[in-house]
Amino acid sequence: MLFSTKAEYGVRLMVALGRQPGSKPVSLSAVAEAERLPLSYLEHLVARLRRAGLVTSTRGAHGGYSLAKPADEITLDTVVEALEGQIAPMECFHETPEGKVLCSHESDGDHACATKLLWTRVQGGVTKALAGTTLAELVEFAGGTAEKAPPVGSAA
Amino acid sequence: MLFSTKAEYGVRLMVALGRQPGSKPVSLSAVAEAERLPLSYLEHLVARLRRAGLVTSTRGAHGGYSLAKPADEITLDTVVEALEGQIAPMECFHETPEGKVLCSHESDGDHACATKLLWTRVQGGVTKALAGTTLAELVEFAGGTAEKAPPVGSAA
DNA sequence: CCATAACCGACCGCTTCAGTAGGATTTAAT
DNA sequence: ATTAAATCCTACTGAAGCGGTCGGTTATGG
Repeated sequence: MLFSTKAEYGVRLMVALGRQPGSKPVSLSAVAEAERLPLSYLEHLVARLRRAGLVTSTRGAHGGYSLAKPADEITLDTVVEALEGQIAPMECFHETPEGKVLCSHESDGDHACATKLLWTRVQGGVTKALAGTTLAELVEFAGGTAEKAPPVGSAA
Repeated sequence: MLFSTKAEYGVRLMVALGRQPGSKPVSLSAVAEAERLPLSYLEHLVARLRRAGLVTSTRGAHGGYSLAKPADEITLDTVVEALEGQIAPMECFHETPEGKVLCSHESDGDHACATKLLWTRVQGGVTKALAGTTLAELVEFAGGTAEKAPPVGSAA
C-alpha cells in the first residue's frame, strides 16, 4: 500500500471542510459523524494539518476547523505530505532543499545506484498527480457545496 | 515511504542478474556480496521473483539464478508487484480483472468517494512509471554489461 | 457555571519489516 | 562415495508503524 489511512481520512476531512460555505468553522465531531470516522483518531490527523498551516482552529463552544486558504489554492501534495510525512518512494531517497534527489547508496564513488532511475520516475509520477490536484477539484468531485448536497453539520 | 526495501533489494538483484551475459546462472551469494545485502534475506526475495516467473533457478553446485526473459521484455511493474504485492495507493482500492478501479467506501449509493479521483491519478502515475521502465534500461543505467564494468562474480 | 470543543500525551493490540537460524535437498567436482 | 556449493523451506525475533482509545487540560459561548 502506497499510503495509509492517515492520508485517506485526512483528505476526506479536508474535503469536508472544503464543502463548508463561508468561513464558519466545522467541529470535528460533525465530520467524524458524517464520514463515519473515529473522532479521537481524527484529532491526531487534524493536528498535523494544523501544524502544517493547512487548517485554522477556533477553540471553545461552537468552535471547529476551517481551511486556512481557499480550496483552489490547496494542492494535495502538501496535504498528503502533512499527513504521511515526506513523500519518497524509498528509504534511501532524500530530496535536498534545491530539489535534487539523493540516494544514500551512492557512497561508492559516483557510480549511480541501479534503482535511482526507477525511483526518480515513480517519485515524479506521484508528485505530479498530487501537486496537480487541488482540494477544490475533490470538493467538486464529491458533490459540490451546499447546492446539491448539504455540508456536514446541517440537519439530517 | 511508498515502497520497502523488498522492492529496493529485489530490483537490485534483478539488475545484477541482468548484467550477467549469456545464460550462466549467478549465485545468490555472489549478488549478496557485490550488493552488500544479507544473503538469507535475499533468499526470501528471490523466492517471490521465482514464484512470479521472473527468474529461473538451477540447483546444486555452480547453480544460481537467471532471468526468465530478456531484460528488455521485463517491465518493472511486474517486478515490484512480485516483491511488494499488489500496487495500490490505498487499502480500499481494488482493481478488477477488467482493469476497473473500485473503492470499498462507495457502499452508500452511487455517490463517488471524495478521494477516488485523487488515488486514481496517483495510481496512474505510479503504474505508468513502473510499466514504462524496463529492466534493460536499469542495467544500462547501472553501467551496462561486461564491457564497462564486470558482472558480479568476476574476479575482483 | 456548564456544555462544547480544541488540545495533548500516554498507552495498546496488531501487523509488517528486516533479518536470522537451522535445516533439507539437489548437484558438480574430487 | 564424499564433500562442497548451492537452492529451497519453515519458523522465529526485535523493532517500528498503524489504527485507535483514553483521560485529562484548556478555552469559550450561552
